[in-house]
Amino acid sequence: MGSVKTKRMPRAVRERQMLDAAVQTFGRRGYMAASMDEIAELAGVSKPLVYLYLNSKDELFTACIRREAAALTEAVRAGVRPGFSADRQLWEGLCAFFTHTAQNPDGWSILHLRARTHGESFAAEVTAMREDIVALVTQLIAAAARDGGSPCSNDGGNPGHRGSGLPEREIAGLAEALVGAAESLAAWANATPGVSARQAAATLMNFAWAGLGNLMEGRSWSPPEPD
Amino acid sequence: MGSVKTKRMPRAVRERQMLDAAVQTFGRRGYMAASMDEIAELAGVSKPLVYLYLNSKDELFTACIRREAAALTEAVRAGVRPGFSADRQLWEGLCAFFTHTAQNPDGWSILHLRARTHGESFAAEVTAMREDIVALVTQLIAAAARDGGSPCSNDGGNPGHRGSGLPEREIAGLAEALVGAAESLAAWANATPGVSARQAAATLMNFAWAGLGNLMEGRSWSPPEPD
Amino acid sequence: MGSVKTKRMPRAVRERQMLDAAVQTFGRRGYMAASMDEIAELAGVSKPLVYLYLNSKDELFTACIRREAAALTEAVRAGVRPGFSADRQLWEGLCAFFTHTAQNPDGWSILHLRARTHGESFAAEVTAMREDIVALVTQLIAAAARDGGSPCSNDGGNPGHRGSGLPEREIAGLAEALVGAAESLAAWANATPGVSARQAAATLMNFAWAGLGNLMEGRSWSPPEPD
Amino acid sequence: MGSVKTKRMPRAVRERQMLDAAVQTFGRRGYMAASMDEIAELAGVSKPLVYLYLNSKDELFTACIRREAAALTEAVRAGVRPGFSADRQLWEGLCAFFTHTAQNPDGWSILHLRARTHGESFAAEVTAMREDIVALVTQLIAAAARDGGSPCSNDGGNPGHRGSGLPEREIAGLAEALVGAAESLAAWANATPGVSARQAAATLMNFAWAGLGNLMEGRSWSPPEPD
DNA sequence: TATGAATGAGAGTTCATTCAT
DNA sequence: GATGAATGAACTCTCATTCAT
Repeated sequence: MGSVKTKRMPRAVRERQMLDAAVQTFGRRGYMAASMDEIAELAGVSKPLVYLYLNSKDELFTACIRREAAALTEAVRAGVRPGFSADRQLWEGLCAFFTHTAQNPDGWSILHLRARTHGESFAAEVTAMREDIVALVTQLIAAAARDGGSPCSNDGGNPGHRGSGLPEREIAGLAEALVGAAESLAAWANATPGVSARQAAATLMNFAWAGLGNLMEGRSWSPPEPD
Repeated sequence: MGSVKTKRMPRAVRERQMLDAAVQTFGRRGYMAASMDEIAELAGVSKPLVYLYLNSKDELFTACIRREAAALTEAVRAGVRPGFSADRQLWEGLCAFFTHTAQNPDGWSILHLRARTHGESFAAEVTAMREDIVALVTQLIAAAARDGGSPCSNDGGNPGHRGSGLPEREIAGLAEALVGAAESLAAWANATPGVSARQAAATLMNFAWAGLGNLMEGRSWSPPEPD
Repeated sequence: MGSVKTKRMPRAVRERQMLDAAVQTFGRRGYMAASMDEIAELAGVSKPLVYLYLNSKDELFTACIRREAAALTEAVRAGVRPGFSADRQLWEGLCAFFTHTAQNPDGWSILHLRARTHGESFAAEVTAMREDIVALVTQLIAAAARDGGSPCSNDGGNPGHRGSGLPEREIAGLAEALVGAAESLAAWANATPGVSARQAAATLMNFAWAGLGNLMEGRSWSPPEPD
Repeated sequence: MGSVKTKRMPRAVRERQMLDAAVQTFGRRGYMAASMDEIAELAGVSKPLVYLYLNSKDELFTACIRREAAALTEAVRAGVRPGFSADRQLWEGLCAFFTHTAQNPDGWSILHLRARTHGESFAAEVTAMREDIVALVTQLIAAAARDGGSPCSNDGGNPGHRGSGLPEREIAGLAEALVGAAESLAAWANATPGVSARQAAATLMNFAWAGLGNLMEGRSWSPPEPD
């Protein structure tokens, strides 16, 4: 005698549906332009249920950020497996990164675009994740410097500079720059049809590894004297 | 004590005030979160006057984009003065760029963040400006390649490669990458206290000029064979 | 004391309340002067609910027009029951018409005044209804002409003219004129206290049926020669 | 040294321009939808000047009504010249009426549509004018009844009923109906291309004079007994 | 567990109207 | 005599959020 239409589902499943819908909507429209109505409809549930499970638009957005941040971090970490050379690890990490962002454009949009442009607390969530990844990259660069192998895997290395290393501050700057460049490239690769994750990664390795090599060898460009 | 409510000003002045207020508000809050009320109040006028002069939120936003795009382009062009070597011109242009974005963070936020995430027509305005700048950079790189001098201005040059040049397509790609990197760095420099425009410019010159040199010499990083 | 604020009603009921309120408000004030606030308040609900159910002022107005047009058409059709003589049917139809417009002055105001003076699409709704009714009247007049009986039901008829009939075009013109006259009379009857629906109908029958008789007999007034 | 553009004009001329613009705008858009901005622009003056001369939207509208009412009354009176037979006078009056409304559609729209649907005070202005005209028509009908000539100018008359007259109440009702019919017809004639004023007048004379004749001869349609 | 019914608050926009010159 | 500059108030419409069941 009960309604046939009602579908009771375990909480975890419902919550996942809602988050999926929310990620898609926030990712495509942005925080403000996304409406709870649209999210609820896309999730196939009523609005009060969304509030029952996720409390408010703010918390829903935060939950999206956390889930997507965790997924991305996890994907990158899974790529960077110890036991290989530093440049190989970086390469694999980049591939994982570009693959994941290409497969989850909405999630990446939330992390890269939407969360950073809407309130300190949201930005802080992303910043935390970013720092995790920067730390990972920093380790890799430092390892490469320690290993002494020239980071350019195919030119025979430059033994004379082994171990001389770079000051920690430089390494941090480089890691920062590399991550920033990767973020930029991901947006570009997602928007440009026909650019694969491996191509994006190769482009970046070329650009970065070359500059890195030069710097480790002590060569640098210096500005002209101001007039 | 405090500001007296100034009244009855010529239209041009009021319009400027409104644009100033709008740039600040849009830049900090984003298009959707910025309210016409807030803009009007910040400009010190009533809302109807904003509509009388600027017609709608859309048109007001567009006016902001145009004004800021023109100002930025102008600043960069003023920096890149012919008569110097290509690398010097690039350096000056980057300094002008980082200086301008540091001094106009709200305007830069509109161009880099807000306009690109809100509707095709807004993004198109920015894309037009960006293409102007990419073209400028492309010219500089091509000039450097023609000059035959190694782009690293302080290592004596590499006469063997003079004129061999890079294919046009490569140059365009490099320009694109360089501009993208500059955009990324500007956001970072603005957000990180203690990073001057010159430092940001130097970082980028080092990174890019070195990579450029490697590429011109035919050296590149190549990925490992997949397992 | 006074009405308790009734709450939580099924959608159909609320929607009816809103339409009632809207018909009254639009009918008395006109489309532009009626405010959604006023309608919502009269309906005893909040504005958002009106929008939730009826989408926009335009659609709400259209819904009013449709409901009132259907009600009026239905009332007239119910009056004109086949099986009686044509003049009797016309008489009953007119009575029904005047009765209905007298009992629903706001609805009639919408159909006769407001919808026709506000935008083609609204006017088209009313025109459609009007054409229905004109067609009905045309049938009745044609039937009367076919019956051959003089339309004056109490003067013994005029056998000599049986079947000679009127050209179709004339009949259509007469129907148009009769409906137009009825519309005018309805407004007048509503505005003049002490004029019953039956009186209005009788006045019109006298006026129209006599003219119709004259025309069928070929008598007509002709203008003097211009000076 | 003064500005060439300023055109000083005598008050009467300016006021006329404003009224012309107002009549056109009110007539086409209706009271609410007409904006003072549009009127001022159409009149070629600034808004404050409109307020200086005509005080408010309400007063401006009233001024329009009065001017157009006076013009219409004047036109009809000029048509109805004593010395002719009653039906001829009525005919000329109708011609004048239809001609004037056709030549001043905006003014007629104000009188017939707009003023009557916006507030008692506006409607009262029109009612006053209408009563003037109804009185005029009443006189003509009464005169026709007194003259004893059958109102049907071309069928030889019906001497038997001369002077028997109609009760005053009947005459008033007829005049009312005739004026109402004329109003309806005017709107229809204006909206239908190819219908001249004379045609509209002839249509109405035919319709009305015939019914009037029948009534004067004591023939009338009577309703069936209610069930 | 799940939802139909309902709203307070605020968004963008327009308009009649008035100063100050 | 004439106007550029300016606004209070009201309008249509949307949205995050909550009851009552």
